[in-house]
Amino acid sequence: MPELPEVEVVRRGLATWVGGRTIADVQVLHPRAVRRHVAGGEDFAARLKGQGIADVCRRGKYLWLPLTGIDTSVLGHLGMSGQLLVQRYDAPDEKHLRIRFRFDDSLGTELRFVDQRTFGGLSLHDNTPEGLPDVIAHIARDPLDPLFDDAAFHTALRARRTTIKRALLDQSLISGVGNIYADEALWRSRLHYDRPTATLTRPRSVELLGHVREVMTAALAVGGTTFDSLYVNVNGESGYFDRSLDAYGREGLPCNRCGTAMRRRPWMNRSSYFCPRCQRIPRTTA
DNA sequence: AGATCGCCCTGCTTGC
DNA sequence: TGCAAGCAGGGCGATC
Repeated sequence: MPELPEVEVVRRGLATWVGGRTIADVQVLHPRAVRRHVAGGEDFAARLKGQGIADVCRRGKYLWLPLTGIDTSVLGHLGMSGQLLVQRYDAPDEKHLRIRFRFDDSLGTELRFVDQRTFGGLSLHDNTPEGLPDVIAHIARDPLDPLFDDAAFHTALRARRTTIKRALLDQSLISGVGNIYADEALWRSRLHYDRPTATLTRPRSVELLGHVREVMTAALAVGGTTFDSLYVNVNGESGYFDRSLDAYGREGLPCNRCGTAMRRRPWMNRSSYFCPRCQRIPRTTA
């Protein structure tokens, strides 16, 4: 379940291993992996042939590869189970290999998009004047972006009639936060997931943003979070931040702060993990 | 127009 | 043992 830190690990790997290379050939092995490319897999492959990869960029959980010479990017999202792997040509195909890129050089490696559940995918889009693929213009800056506006985020939170975890997962407000890091940041902030955003004071918003940044930075430093082998970096290696989680997946285990048994609650067809003592829902709402 | 909900998808785990 | 249900859940389009 890649969130911002995991996607950033992938971005760095791609920058090292495919940045600057020229695409020789693309094979689309599953149509759903390019469903966001409306013109289809054949068009996707044909348009990429001969194009150079100028850079590897990220906003939130989205990755994109600006191409050299044209104002177009390859956009990627890993979804729930997507991987972008750099493998040797002769490595056997993965069971869920969806797209293969071969390059016009003699490095002997290719780029593979592997995705079991096919929630992720790749597509080609024109860039906005800001250099962003046009279809993700609505995605907010992420909390590790130097241009993220903390004051504007607080103002937007106060204006919304919603609850804090919904807001954290709203990619048009703040991007890159998924279920795991939302629960971790809320635990660190001693905030209940159903707290109305309108009740947050500016210091509380600032503190929450600080905890979002801290937990993501800590995860990034150890290569991200992994529970199974679904998320890996471009070399197929897993991160190990799961050893450091305080909330996510800890139902019934003692809170790392007060010792109370952690709880799990069904929430929006997902789960929320929290400490019933440290993270109490406010008695009064706005 | 902001907020909410259902759907997409596969494999592992759980329960009868 | 075998099968079905549950669970993992990001993003987007439809709906109110």
